[in-house]
Amino acid sequence: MNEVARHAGVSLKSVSRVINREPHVSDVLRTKVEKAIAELDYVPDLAARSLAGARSFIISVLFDNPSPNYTMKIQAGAYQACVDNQYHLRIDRIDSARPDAEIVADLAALLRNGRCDGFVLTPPLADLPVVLDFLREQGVRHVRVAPETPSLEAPGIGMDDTAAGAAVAQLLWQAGHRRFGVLTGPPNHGAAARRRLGFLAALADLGHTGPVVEANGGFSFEGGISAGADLLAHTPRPTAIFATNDDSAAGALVACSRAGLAVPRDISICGFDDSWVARSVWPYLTTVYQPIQEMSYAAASLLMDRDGDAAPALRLLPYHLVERDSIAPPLPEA
Amino acid sequence: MNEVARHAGVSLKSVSRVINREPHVSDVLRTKVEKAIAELDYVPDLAARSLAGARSFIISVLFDNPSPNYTMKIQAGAYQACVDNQYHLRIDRIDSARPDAEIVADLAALLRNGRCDGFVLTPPLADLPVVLDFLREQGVRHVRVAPETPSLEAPGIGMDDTAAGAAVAQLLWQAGHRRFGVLTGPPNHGAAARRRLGFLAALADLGHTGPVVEANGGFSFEGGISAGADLLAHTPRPTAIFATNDDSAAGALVACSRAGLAVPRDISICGFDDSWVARSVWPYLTTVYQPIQEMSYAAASLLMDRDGDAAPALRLLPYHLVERDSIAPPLPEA
DNA sequence: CCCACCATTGTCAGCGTTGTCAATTATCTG
DNA sequence: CAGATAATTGACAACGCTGACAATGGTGGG
Repeated sequence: MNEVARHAGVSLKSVSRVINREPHVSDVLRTKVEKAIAELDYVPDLAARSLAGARSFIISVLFDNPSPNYTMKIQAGAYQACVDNQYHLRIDRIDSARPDAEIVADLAALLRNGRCDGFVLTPPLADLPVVLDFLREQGVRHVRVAPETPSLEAPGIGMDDTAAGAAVAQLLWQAGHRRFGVLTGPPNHGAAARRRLGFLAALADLGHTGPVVEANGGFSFEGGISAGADLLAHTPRPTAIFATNDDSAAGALVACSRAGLAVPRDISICGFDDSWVARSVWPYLTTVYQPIQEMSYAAASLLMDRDGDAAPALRLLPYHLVERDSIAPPLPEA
Repeated sequence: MNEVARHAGVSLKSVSRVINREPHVSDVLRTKVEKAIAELDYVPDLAARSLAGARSFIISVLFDNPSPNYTMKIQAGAYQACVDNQYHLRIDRIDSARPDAEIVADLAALLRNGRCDGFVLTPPLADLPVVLDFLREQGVRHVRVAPETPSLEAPGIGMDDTAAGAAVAQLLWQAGHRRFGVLTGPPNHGAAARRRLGFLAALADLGHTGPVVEANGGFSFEGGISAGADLLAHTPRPTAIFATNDDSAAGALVACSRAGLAVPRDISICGFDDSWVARSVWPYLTTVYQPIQEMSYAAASLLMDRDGDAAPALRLLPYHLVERDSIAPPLPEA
């Protein structure tokens, strides 16, 4: 930086101002400095910046998600945001299943151990009161990804699960289906509940009056197998099943295959997530694309936005249907 | 640190010495300082340490692996090692498919952008001469995970794919199988080749003389489906298939199901990796557990080991068979 | 008993930035 | 046009730690 200052014929502080895009810098000065920076191929030193200043240029993704796919997408999004903002990404793991006191202790350790400018909170961490309260008390910025409920404390980035559930209902309805089954998720999983509710409400709007059979697939492959079998046992059998995540949809596929039912000829299945498994099963699952990576990107960007103390709103990102091979019109009634 | 020094009645430097476990520190002094550190709950500042000293207390996992499962395991292992050593983990991505010049440019950018004490290199990055050469030139420490070939330059942590392939052969042989199929991997994937070779060699040792049919599953689900179908088309049909990774094994499962073959009754399938998909298909795949997380842990630990300039050897970690539901004795000949 | 030598501890000057505050100059206001 | 306010720039002291080197005290050989 010394060299840059000398090269440009300005003071150290001026270089610093240009680097940090501070106000009250004349265009002439900025241009001179930028030229010098470019010519000398100068890159500011992270450690020094962090030592001298208030920022650390590091943000952390705090995760505790059993699903590698989900976590990787989260990371990829946050990473891209960091690259775009000249930040660095740290990864930290907190076990959300442990007692509150331990979680707080872990969090405190993380905080002291290496400062970072903020946390991207992923589910289920994004909804743990302990975590939220602690971070707020400590004055650490944080953004919640796919939170269960909006909060007045921290901004959140999510998607409209209700509308997505409705979209699935419409897709199935338009394909001609009239008898439905739903594979629900874990009882405390808000997004799963919203997907189901949106699906059910849209069906009602569409004029559907018959019953909808439901079974708890627990968001897992095994759960999908057994709950899927339960669904198939109903008479009359549903012609379309909405699984509220891809794993349980894959399980349902197995249940169908065991029952001698061909998908999508005999029965249609729709997943949710557009995860890796959606393309690791046959037929490929029609599912809903969750903009996980985009959510994480947006969340991380919010963290790095210097004057981004906007209202802690919940921003919704667009989802879309991914139509693949697991949905077809129902067989005409025999 | 000032407070610690005052509290313990010693100099700043002495505290520093204790923290860094430098030699020439008397027990009395060490005890005093450690007591003060504990009482004051002192944690050294990362930025300052990195600014003043030569180390940054950050290591980076360099990855470019399409598989989220693999990458997550790598990260988990490296993360644990960092926690154990009071280090921090950074994640960096390099696209190995790009031209060499660009890769070097990216690497250089990473290096300048934020110093780190070393890289954990994952496949296929661990085998790219560009990467290896550049890192060596720059004098940056690095450890290779699951390298194709040992190197005299950098240490490596891997597993014995050949022996693992042989173990699969033994398992299948002992179950009574005598007609085999192999789903090979990408041509340039050394581990895939070693697994196949180990399998074939063990079969020969076991006294197997018949032909072994092979098809390239390309390590992918789709590849497994089509190559699996090729294998099934042979007469006489193999009674057991060794897929050199789980994804292609899952594909083979689909091929069998389409051919009306029940696994494991009509045909046995063995995967490799013990990845997520091994338990996202039915039946659950019998497969080989790769100690990915352990390899990554070991690699990261090597990086942080201050005086660990031991010989750049290739250390092999133990694998083991995971017997699940996709292997059974063959049907008696009709 | 003296001195070279080693183990131990301390002093001090940075490391490369940013924050604070002061100095200078341009722009307004009435 | 004077005084006031705002914009622009610079000087300099931290930030919290480690590296180089000096100082101290003890040990063993001659």
